[in-house]
Amino acid sequence: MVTKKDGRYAIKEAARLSGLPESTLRYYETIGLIDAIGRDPSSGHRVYSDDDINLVISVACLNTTGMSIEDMRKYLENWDKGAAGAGEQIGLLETQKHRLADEEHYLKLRRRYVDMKIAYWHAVVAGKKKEAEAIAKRAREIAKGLKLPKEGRK
Amino acid sequence: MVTKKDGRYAIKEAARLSGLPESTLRYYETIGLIDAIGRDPSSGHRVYSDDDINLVISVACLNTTGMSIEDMRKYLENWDKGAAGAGEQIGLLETQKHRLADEEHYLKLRRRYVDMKIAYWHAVVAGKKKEAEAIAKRAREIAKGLKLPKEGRK
DNA sequence: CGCTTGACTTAAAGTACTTTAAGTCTCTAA
DNA sequence: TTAGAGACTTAAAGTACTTTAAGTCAAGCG
Repeated sequence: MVTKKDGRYAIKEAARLSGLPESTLRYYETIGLIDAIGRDPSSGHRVYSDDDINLVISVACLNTTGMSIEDMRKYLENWDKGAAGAGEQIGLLETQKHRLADEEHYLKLRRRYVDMKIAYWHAVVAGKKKEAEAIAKRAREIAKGLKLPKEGRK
Repeated sequence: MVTKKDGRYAIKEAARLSGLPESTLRYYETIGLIDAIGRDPSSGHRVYSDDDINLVISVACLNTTGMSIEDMRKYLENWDKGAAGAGEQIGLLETQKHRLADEEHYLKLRRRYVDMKIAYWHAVVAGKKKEAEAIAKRAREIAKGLKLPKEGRK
């Protein structure tokens, strides 16, 4: 890579840019999924370079696809060895894009379901038994499309 | 409840009807989130009644909303109390609703960010350096509002 | 009748984080 | 200049499952 902007980012920035919690960034480092990040000599705080940020974003993309840590490890190893180019990057991003779209869909359904449950309890409090039952029925209808929320990781 | 259909379902059926894996059904039972399920005397296998199935489906719904186990436990306790526990019930659900709304918001941003990244790599492949840089800048702009992706369960 | 197959059982270990507790460093305001 | 706030550090414990290993039971087949 020719990128040499040499940015200096705190872990907070790395978390914001990648979408991964700080705790996860530290965790991935301790298990060796990502290499040790450079430190500020006086404070001991991690200092992320532009290259580090790009790597972390890539890892975040893999993570959001539901890939297991061991698979991510292999993928990153092959990446270094094979020097996979932009094509693989794009494929990775396309996959993730679809996954995010799906997630958004289920999230909407979940929210509608929760709204329904709230309406149900309000009806119960108001003593409107019939209405409550009708709402419960509608809730069950929504729940049908509410399959698995988080895909199991291997 | 007046439901007395007295169906007899194996754990496999319960899993299929609720969408929860068998392992999770067993787990929820061992931690006491759901009461002990009756057993077939000779085989020792769990036998789910219609009421059990209804409960399990409700738990599965709560689970899909991302509610923590402790919150589910409270919710189910209030359930038994009926209208008396409705207030707490609604509070729990309102919290959940806001959590889902936030998640949806960040999901949208993340998708826009991924789209930008895809456009970036296409520009790189096409050798359009200037355009790529412009896109990268826009991506960074989006990333600013891109805080935490999946909120931790308590 | 013995043997395999399949569905189930439990206990324990593994996974992927997340949270908490306790401590360090730097900066600001009194 | 010292006291506190804020951002970070690590190690350890906690969470919510999932997987695995080892075993039980009931049916079907040669």
